[in-house]
Parts: sequence; structure tokens; C-alpha cells
Amino acid sequence: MAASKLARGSGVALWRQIAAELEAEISDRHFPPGGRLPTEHELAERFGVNRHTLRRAVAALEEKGLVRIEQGRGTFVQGGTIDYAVGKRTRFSENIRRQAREPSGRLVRSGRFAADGDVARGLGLRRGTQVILLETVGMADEVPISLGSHYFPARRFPGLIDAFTQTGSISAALSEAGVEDYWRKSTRVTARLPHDNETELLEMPRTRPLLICDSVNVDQDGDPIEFGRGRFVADRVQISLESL
Amino acid sequence: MAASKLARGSGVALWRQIAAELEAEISDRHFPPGGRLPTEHELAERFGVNRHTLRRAVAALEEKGLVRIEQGRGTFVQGGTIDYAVGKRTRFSENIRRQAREPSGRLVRSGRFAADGDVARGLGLRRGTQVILLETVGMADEVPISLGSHYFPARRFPGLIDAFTQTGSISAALSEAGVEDYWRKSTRVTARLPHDNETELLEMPRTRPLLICDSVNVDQDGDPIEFGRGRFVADRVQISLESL
DNA sequence: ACGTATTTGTTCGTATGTATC
DNA sequence: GGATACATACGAACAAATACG
Repeated sequence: MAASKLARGSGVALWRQIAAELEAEISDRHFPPGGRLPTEHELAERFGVNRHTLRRAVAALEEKGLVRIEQGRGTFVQGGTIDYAVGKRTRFSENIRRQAREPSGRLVRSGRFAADGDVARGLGLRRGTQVILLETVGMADEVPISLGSHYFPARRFPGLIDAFTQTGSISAALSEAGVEDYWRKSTRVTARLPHDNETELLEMPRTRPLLICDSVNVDQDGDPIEFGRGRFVADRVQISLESL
Repeated sequence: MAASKLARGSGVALWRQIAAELEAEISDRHFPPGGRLPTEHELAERFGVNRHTLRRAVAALEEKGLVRIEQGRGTFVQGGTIDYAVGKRTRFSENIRRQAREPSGRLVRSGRFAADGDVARGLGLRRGTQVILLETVGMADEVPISLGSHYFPARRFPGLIDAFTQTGSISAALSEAGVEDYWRKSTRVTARLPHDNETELLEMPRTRPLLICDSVNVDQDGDPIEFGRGRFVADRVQISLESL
């Protein structure tokens, strides 16, 4: 790896360049999660800068929550990203627990709306048809992972919001409405930068990308019962499509 | 075009009326997908409002995903994005042609390297084992879509680079090496911002995210023959996992 | 490598209308 | 009516990213 990607006097402070490079290497898993970074001395030598300069870069990474600094021990790459398995049957809690993390969630919005573009298309409804929205933030070990918007045909699930607030679970609420089982019909993945309200709810920097995962769930008869749009903090989760 | 469709003091905020008008014109293809909207200054003048008011309208369109705003460049109509279908058998050219676009590609790098982290893990090799790398830029209608790094075990495919430069196709090159068919065993999707060389090769802004798609392909016996890392420009493509 | 023009992004301040208590 | 909060709209200036010669 070239040690001298640094552009001195380029208008970008050296520590910013170093921080960006280190961040990229962490994101690349060149420095794996949980692992220790080289010592400050080693890194300073590699980049050809003073240790003060390097410390400024690492401090920036710590502020972003990418690394954890322990005096006398070293600098460690923060929390392994979650491997979120998307399959025919995808449940948030199971997924998080499989990663040996503690799942939790909270409802941030709910209500009845008129379906438009993607929602109407996903559920196979005409634009303007009423749908129920449940919007939740999913967390692992109290760290926000995802913001999920779940849309259901209002005609078929009139009491869904109450059922959800009582059970705290979407699958349980659907079960009360007579849907024993359901599975994923299609999945579409994109990426974009977060909006302001998303950065707040997900406690993330404005500069880091989101992974958007749209899905349609159908019941036993193949009728669409849910259109879901999950927004995952790309730095904290990766989506895995193992053996669908 | 009527400049004064705006009804001031009608109970509907000006910015909402402007957003609706612009949305109609986008849907009309008056502003075609991929094209640039007039500047904020021009639009503000056309509607006879302050730039703030216009910006509020355009922000609403961005939130809906109809346009994409790039500082210093302009506002671009979103859409015409490629739906890249990932399945058991995923071939770039077929995928692009299915979208009624003309696929092309070029080799940007190739060589022999020692496998490290993800590559070694994906191919089930020990770290340090030699692998062949083929790195290509994939384009649709001459617009760069993806940057793909394809790693193969060097021991099994010693002449792969020559075969590829002759045929220009990975599947054809593998076929020459005796691999009749192969399919995808696993897929992992993440997102991050691009590195500098990626922005150059993909002709994209530094501020827009990449969709990273890691995959492992296996042959008839289930042996890994390729580890691939595709980097897709998130604004130009979405990944679809229909009916795996 | 550098300056200039263009375009979007941000932050002041000010004023007005509307809904609520 | 009065007080308050909030969304809307306008104006000016500057910051930041980009494009171009």
C-alpha cells in the first residue's frame, strides 16, 4: 500500500486525509472489527507525519464512533458490523440475536395514509387507497441499526396499530389479524445519504450512507400484505442474502 | 409555459404548488430522466419566488427520490436507474440488455496477487495463496455503472488473463478453463462512499454512495471459483433480488 | 497549478399569516 | 382581544463544490 497518498498543502489538512484513509481501510475490513490498529508510532511512521498529527486523525475516528482508544492498550476497531440475513422469512429480533446482540425497538410513527408511488405499486393497490403505516427504529445493544416503514392495506388490517402497540411485534399483530405466515416475495436494494430526520432517529452522521432495502411480503395465497422499506446504517450493518 | 399558475394566498403553500408543477413536468418527461433541471436561480425567476421557496420545493422532490441534488453541479432528474437483477446466474451483459441499454466494459487492471482477508475467506484459501485479479468497469450506454474486482484461484486458472483478453468475457474465459457452468453461492451487500480512484473510474461525484456487492461463485461441485466485489454507483443502479 | 464563474448549501435577519391557548 | 408558537415567504451575504480556461 502506497504510504504517500498524502497531498501536503492541498487545502485538506493532513489529519483529515489520514483519517479518511484509515476510515476507508476499516470499512474495507483491512483492519477487521474488534482488531487493534497499529500503534500510533507505527502509523505516524507509515504516513510520514508527526505523532501529534496522527493522534488528531485517530481522535476524529473516535468521535465518529469507528474506533475506541484505551490508554496503555491501544486503539481498537469498534463493534463488528451486523450481518443482517435477508431470506424468505426475515425477522428483526432473530436476526440480531443470531449475532449475539440484544435486539430492541421503538415505534416512532404510525397512522393511516393514502398510498402513493412505491407503496401502491408494492402492495398492488390503486394510488390513493388507504394504508396503515408502522414506523419503527430497530436497535442492537441500544445502538440504532435500522429505520423501518411498514405499510399494510388498511381495509384488510383495520386494527393493526392497536394490535402492534399491545404486542410490540409486527408478526404477532399480523397473526391476530389471521395471517399465520407470510414471506418475502421481492427485495430491492439501493443506497443513498440520509435525510435530516433519519440522521436524528438513527443517531448517525449526515455524511455516511444508508442502505435502503425495499421488500414486499405476501401471504399463503400470494397476496401482498406488507410493503416494507428498511433504512440501514451502512456502517453498522451489512445485508446478507445467503442461500435464499 | 404559463409562468403564473401559482395561486398566492390560496391556502396551499407556494412551495407545494411549485413541487407539484415540477413533479408533473418530470412525469411528462418535459425534464427527461438523467437530465439537469434549470438552476435554482432560473426556476425561482420563472415561478417568481425567492430562491428559498424554490429550494423548499426541490427538497420535497429530492425526499421523494425524484431528483438528486449535487452541490456545484446542479439538480438532476432521478430515474432511468438500472434494475440489476442478482440471482443464481448473474451476467452483466444480459442484465443491462434486459433494461434496453447497450452494455460495454473495459479491463482496468489485472494481475496475480496474494489473497488476503475477504478474498481468501471467500475462496476458502489460506491467506497468501496466489489469486488472479480481473478488474473491469461495466457500462450501460457508455455510462459507467459498476467497478468489478473478480478474484480466481491462480492454481486452477493459470491462463485466465489471456483467455479474458481474447474473449472479453469472464464466462467465456472460465469456459475455456473447463468450467461449463457456475452459480452464486452467497451475496453480501453494503454501502460506502467511494475512494478517489473509484470516483475517477466510475465518473461519479465524491459525495454519492456506492453499493458494494460481494459474492462467491461456485462450480458444479460446490467449489468456490470466484470471489467478486462489485461496486455499483447507487444513483445509477438498484439491485433486485427477485425470486432467488 | 491557479483563478474565475457557476451552482448549490448555509446562516443571518425580517415580516406575515394561521392556529392554539 | 392578547400571547404564543409555527409555518411560510423574502432578502442579503457568504461558504463550499464544481467546471473551465
